[in-house]
Amino acid sequence: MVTESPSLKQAITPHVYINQLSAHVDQEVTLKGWLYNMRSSGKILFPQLRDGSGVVQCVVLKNAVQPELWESLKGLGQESALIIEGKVRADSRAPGGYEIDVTNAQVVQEVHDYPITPKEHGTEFLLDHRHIWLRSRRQHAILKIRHTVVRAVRDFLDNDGFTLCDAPIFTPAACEGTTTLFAADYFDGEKAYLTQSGQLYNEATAAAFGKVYCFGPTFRAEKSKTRRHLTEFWMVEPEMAYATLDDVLTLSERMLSYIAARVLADRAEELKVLERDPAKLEAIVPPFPRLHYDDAVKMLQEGRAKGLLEARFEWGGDFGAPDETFISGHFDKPVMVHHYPAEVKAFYMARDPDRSELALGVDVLAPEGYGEVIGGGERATSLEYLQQQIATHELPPEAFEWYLDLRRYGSVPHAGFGMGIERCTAWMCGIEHVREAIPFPRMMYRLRP
RNA sequence: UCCGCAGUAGCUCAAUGGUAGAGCAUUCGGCUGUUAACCGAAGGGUUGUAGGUUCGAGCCCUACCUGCGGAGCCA
Repeated sequence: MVTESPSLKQAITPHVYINQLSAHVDQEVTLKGWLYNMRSSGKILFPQLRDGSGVVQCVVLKNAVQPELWESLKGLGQESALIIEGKVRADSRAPGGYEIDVTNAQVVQEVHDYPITPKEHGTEFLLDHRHIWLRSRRQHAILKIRHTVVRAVRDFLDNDGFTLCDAPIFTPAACEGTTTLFAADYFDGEKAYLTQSGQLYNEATAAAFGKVYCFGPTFRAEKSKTRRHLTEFWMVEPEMAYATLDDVLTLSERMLSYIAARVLADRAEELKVLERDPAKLEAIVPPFPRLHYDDAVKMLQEGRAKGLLEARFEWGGDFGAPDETFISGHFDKPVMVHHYPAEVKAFYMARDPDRSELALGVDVLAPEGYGEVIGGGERATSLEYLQQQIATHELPPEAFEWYLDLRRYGSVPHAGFGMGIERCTAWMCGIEHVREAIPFPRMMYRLRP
């Protein structure tokens, strides 16, 4: 026999969400939320209520309510928990277009010392208070856009015939190198590593399902302290059997365009809060410029000759952040740089049959200095070549035996890419740093909260 | 790991080597349309830590700690 608790009863009392107010004009409603801010003017109070779906200004007139109600609301601090009853009224003076004329209210919890004020704060303070910083309007807008980016990715791939087939988080060995892996103690003295890519597993599932993707957290123990880096980030990785580099270019272009269109359509309010120029997102439509590595190098060398770049760039190297920014600065939409030197790319990349020093890989560089949002390409199909690559890169061969089976049993051309969700979200939002594009960022010097 | 910058009230920041300051937040008071409201008052400090120079250090010097920005590496 289950006894119904008072708190459960309270939780199921019907109430209206602030983003639904337009459907309740001139009706009495109950709102449940938290005090976002309060202004007052003698015998009139303007509490702003926040409920997760939006913020609405309420109006309390001293002469129109019970004296006890006036007293209970008068001195409330930011983030006091509140249930408010009142009538919805359209009013052009109100920030959201609607106001609530309060008739009754219940103070669920009174708060007086909320640390985050409406004034400015520093990065360290805000990150230390990330658990409550999430409530502020700007952070709320960013994470709503992240949600839309994730949904757009899933909808796009699902509607395109891809099957979600997630890769493991614990892995026995590196897929691209060992220096950037977080190690954990597994059983019986064995080491497990946190995944840095689902890539190799995707190749297995692609051979089983044709078109697949994995979508989950990824870990890199890189000692990077820049606005583009997290130690834990989310990555979506599609992989297609019987596909080539060209298919990857087309898929990248279609997916990024779809994401931008969805953000524009579904998150107009949030973009406004962030003061993000919609024109930047409207520009993200196919076709994206395609740039051969050779031509990118020429571009960098010309830039250096004109004094626009400090460092000299030699053919054969990988681009640094200033190089990427310089290249992407020539375009108002993402640029796809392809055919990198095989030397600087992962061991499993296929090589260009006409120029074996080149890999059939692509980096998609976002405009405005957001850097590489997508990296991918065509995978090598030859068993002998991969065995040789594993030896050259001094990788433990026993850890890759299962992977080599994929080249023994029905090896076909296949290709795919990985996209970083936080970089993509930060780009859509036009924000400075990827740390705001994930609820609880993990960085080199930040593990808390 | 390397290079650069910073650390003063709960927060954001001031303070020529010479008495530790303001705004916001908090508490109290005022105001019937406020838009990060406004006006008045009060409380609030081991100037990151340890040493050194000096008659005197928030300020100068050394080391360390913490954070920020960047490089390399990467999505």
